[in-house]
Amino acid sequence: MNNNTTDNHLFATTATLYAEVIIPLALPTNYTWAIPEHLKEAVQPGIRVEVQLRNKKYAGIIKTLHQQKPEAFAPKDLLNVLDEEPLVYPTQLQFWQWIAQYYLCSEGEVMQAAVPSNLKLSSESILIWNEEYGIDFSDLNDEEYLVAEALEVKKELRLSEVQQLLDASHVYPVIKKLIDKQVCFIWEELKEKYKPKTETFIVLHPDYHNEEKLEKLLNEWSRAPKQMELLLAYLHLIKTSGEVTQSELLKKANASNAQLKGLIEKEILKAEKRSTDRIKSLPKNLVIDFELSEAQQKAYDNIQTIFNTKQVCLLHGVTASGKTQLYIKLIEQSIKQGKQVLYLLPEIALTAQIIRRLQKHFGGYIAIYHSKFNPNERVEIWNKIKSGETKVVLGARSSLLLPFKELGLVIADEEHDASYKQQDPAPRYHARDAAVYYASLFNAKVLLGSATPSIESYYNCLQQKYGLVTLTERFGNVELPSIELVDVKKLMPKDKSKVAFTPALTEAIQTSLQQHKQVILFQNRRGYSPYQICNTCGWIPHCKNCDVTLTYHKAKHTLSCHYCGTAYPVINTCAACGSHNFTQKNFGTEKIEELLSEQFPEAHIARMDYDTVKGKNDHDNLIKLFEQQRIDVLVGTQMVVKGLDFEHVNLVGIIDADGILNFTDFRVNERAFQLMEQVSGRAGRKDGKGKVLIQVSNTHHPVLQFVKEHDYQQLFNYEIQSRQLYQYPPFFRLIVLTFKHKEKHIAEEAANLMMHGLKTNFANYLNGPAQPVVDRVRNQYLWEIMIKLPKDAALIQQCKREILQQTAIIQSNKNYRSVSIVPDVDPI
DNA sequence: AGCACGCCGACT
DNA sequence: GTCGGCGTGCTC
Repeated sequence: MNNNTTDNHLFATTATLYAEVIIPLALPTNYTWAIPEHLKEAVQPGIRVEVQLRNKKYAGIIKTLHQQKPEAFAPKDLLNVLDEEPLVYPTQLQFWQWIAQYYLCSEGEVMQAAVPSNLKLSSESILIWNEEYGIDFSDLNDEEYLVAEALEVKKELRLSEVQQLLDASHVYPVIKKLIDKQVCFIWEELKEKYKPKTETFIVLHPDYHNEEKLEKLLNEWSRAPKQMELLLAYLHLIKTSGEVTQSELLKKANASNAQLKGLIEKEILKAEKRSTDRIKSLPKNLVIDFELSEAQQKAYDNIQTIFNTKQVCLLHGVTASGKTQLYIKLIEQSIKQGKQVLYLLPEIALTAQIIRRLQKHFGGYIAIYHSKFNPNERVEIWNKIKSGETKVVLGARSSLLLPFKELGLVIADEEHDASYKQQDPAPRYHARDAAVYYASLFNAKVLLGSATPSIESYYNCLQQKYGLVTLTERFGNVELPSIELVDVKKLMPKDKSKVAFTPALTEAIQTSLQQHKQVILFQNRRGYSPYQICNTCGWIPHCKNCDVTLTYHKAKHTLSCHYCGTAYPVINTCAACGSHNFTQKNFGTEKIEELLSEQFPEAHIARMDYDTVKGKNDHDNLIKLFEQQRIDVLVGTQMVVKGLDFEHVNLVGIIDADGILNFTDFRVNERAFQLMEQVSGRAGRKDGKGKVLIQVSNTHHPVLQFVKEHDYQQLFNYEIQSRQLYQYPPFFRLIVLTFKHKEKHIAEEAANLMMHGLKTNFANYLNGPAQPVVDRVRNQYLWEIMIKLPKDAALIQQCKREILQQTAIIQSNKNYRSVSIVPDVDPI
């Protein structure tokens, strides 16, 4: 007997049992279905059930069971119970509810994001031939006749098949007529999409398990020499590897299917279908073959102490201080306690290095999860985590939504990274922040790690909300790189155009190359030149959609818009004055690469940006080449920053720091510091003789001083003052509401309505509407309202409630129904 | 979301 | 007169 019987006997009265079910749709609330008598025993929260909504069937998840008969509507019976065991634990359901209320979305949207699509299932309509109709097609029109005829032959048709048959998308009216005329029925079928992968294994027929008999067979072999060859190859393979799959055998023996078929028909070999894992599992090893340094050990002990009293700890360790080794020790400890660990990384595609490192230590205990996995693979990881078999998950933000059974520790590495925040479809959650809540449900600990913590996290430490552990030394007492500012203003020619390579940088590169060291050059713009300008009249080509200057890409010989991605043919004639005389202004990575190869023709140069690492493995391959020192100089955008560990880099050049210091939002200083500190951190990781050259025209920008001194503390103090002044986070939490509509005034009016609606109680917290932003790609106007959330939890609830109420009011007005109102809580 | 219903303009 | 556009309402 399973133990939910005991739970259910509470309901073992005559009253009807109801289930609140989460449907993976953006519905305003969860809906309720009645549970028919014969399914009462089989239901419990977390189980998938088949329900009908309108005329479609969905696999929803039971959130709660209760006996309150809904008054406002008559619940339908649920149709089926799809699982024997819950798909998620109550913990996940509670987490979903929290995400939905915190980030202002529906639980259905959270489910949509959490559950692999293969477990979500929605119905497919199937037409079924009505046998009683007969074959009198006289009162059918051409299209109906076509479908009826096909139905008569095949008895069943899928909607997609009807679509093909009619070569049209408007099949619904035709189908409706056919149903009316009783030619067919419609049947909604819920389909399980996940299929275990099966593989054919080749085994020896039981008759020949006897050695003597086998020998006899081989000795007396007469015909079919090819088959004998294959048999011998098989016998060899089975000895060396224990089990042999069909594809493996045919490949290794270089044999044909016919040969194998012959052996199977003679009942010498046997084919067996077995289901296997798509994810190749490694042996479950736990190999910790290193010792922590003194500083690391101290940090480790501090973390442990902090975890006794606090749930969250921030590990602020300078670049190359060996944070990963601390993580590994902590993971080991959790595994030994039988607890699961979630290791979050901002972008999984960029982390092959860490994956390799962790696999070396944890082998089969570890699984990787991110959005690039295909649906079937996701289901397998999902199940292994739910069962508790997988102990460590290395993943991007979406892995936070996996059904952990006994989570003991969450590590959020590079916690400052903005890609932890989900931007577009709802739920717009921040994985680092949500992890703190999720972990609390398990009474698990959270370790945030960064060389450049976010202002919010550091502030939480100062408020004693989080514990703080600092590693100020690089591993092995290696020195931090020395940082030099190069004033490009002095070197600017008369036309004020910038110089890509100052003599100082050229010289430094030269020196590095002579020492057989490697160089990273950072330029935050891709392409060849960010804009071109007409020499006669000053006209600059812009994107038709986005008002953004067009970047020239030399390799592709196009002008491209970096905002919407549109590519234009190269413009040689000025649209304003007809002149053919253009100047390419500024420089992107492509031009840096070109200039570099002119200056250092003998050096091996590579470029890493969005254009060069589009493919799945391009990024990893490039990193491997650089690791192996087959590349001397790597030119790149942001991408070169992400937690890469190269031993032989002793020079980092930031080509144009002005661009970094001139972002417009309130996080300028934080971002600039993070970026420069992280890029610089790539230099001199092993022997400490790292040098960083920052080319900049405003050498007096305070952030540059902080970077120069590697002084996070100063950056924090500087930043926190202005944040307090302007009442920005962390002093206030923000909600940004975006109003989108194709007509400018409609979006504006809707935004104003919201402002007025909120004014009564939250006037102090409003900021907006801002100037509209035109999204010409989607042909929409966007208006933003910024709401500063109160501190008090009850007031926050009230504010969110009012936002939702106002949203409903605005959208119930027919003028504004088509305005989409997008709430973003704690935007980054 | 997704789909039906219904009200208005362009057609055989 | 009908077909089909999309604005509006509703789903347990």
